[in-house]
Amino acid sequence: MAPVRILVVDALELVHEGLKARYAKSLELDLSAYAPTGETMLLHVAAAPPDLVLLDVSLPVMDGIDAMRALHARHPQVKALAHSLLHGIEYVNSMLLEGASGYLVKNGPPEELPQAVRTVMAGGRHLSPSAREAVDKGYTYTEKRPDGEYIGLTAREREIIRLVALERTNAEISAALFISEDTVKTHRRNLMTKLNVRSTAGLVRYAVDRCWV
Amino acid sequence: MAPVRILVVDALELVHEGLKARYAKSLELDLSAYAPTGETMLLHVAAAPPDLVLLDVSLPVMDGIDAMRALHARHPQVKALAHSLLHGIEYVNSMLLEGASGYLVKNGPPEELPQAVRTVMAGGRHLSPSAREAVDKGYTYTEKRPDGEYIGLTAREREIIRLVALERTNAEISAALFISEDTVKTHRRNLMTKLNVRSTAGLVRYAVDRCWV
DNA sequence: GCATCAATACCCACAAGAGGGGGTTTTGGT
DNA sequence: ACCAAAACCCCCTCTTGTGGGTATTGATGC
Repeated sequence: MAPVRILVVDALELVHEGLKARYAKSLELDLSAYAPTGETMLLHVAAAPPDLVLLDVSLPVMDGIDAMRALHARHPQVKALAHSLLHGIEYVNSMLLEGASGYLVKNGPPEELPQAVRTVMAGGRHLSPSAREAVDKGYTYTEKRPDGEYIGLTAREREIIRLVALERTNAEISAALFISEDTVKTHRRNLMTKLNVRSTAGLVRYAVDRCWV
Repeated sequence: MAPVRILVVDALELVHEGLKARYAKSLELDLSAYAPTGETMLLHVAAAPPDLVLLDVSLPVMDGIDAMRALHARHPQVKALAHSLLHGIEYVNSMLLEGASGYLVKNGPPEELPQAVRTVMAGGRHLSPSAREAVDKGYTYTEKRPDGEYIGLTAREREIIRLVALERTNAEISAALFISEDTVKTHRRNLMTKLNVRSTAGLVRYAVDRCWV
């Protein structure tokens, strides 16, 4: 068997170097490829498609979820495995719905990556224990979206949530974006419903986790 | 010259492995020691004091700022270098005031670590460019604490800010902690003043960044 | 070419929550 | 004895959250 060619996507190059060092002696994993952002990942895949993309969820600018969507849309044959320290259900669900074949939580035992890669390359799905637990537990506040369905945010909504996380009030946001305060409130309302959160705090956490601030 | 014995403290073991691999050929850095948390770092330092501790700011349970304070209190002779992807002024100032000899932003050029270590071991202070920039720019909202002085949070305040970041309302927090809603509001007020933020959003970001949620 | 839909933007009104001003009392530790 | 932390209180304003709605645009489908 030829080794599985894996493209590591992570904001920290140290993580890539750590993975290379850790699996240097492995005959089944080829971890030589690296991209620091979603954009460079897409360029890399277009130029030299790997067998599998190991994709961090928290990436600057274009985050892991966006990157996953773009990857799946343009290169559906390339497998992808989400890789993150976060194991909140929003992220696990989002990545799986965008086409990831699994969700590997960082800091698991070293044997987990090769196992997960084998499972995924064989057409299966791998979920780390804590990711599976999050999915099983479901959403915390289920009044609004008990289905837990994932809905992508629009560009405008992302602008809004970013400014909310930057401590701006509705009045300031409306001034900054040249829209009325009522419109800002509508966007916040839609965001809270989509993300299944109760308050500003939930919006801020989402934005911070997705590296939008 | 004997190599500088460095204890790497980072939630991700991959970062340690990456550093080891990156500087494997260096004769001046000995990166063999590792601790995943602040507590284990303190045990490690007590048992076998290194020359320098490379301390991440975002650590679970006891975060980097707490760990820095404890390290400096118990082992003032051990140098410490903060190491983080974050370069917000609150973190840079806090780490320096707790006794760090510098602030190294992750993902800088590979030459930066050896340089910083040399500077620090010679008694100097090293700040990565973006950390220096943050300090120079000062706080965003300076009305409240223009001095930018760092004030530690009390245990109770941390409980409060954690619950705020978990989307709890004042009423829910008061019920959870068996205190009155007015007390919760007082704590929030004190927190906002101490952390120099304007709203819940700022509190949530602080709590998320410090891994308190 | 027209229907349809999602995204964006806007509006009113009311309730709930958070923010800011001023305080006081109790408790535990040095 | 002192001090800081923690807890409590009132009052008032501002911001947010929630309940309803409507209008405009631009892209997609048929």
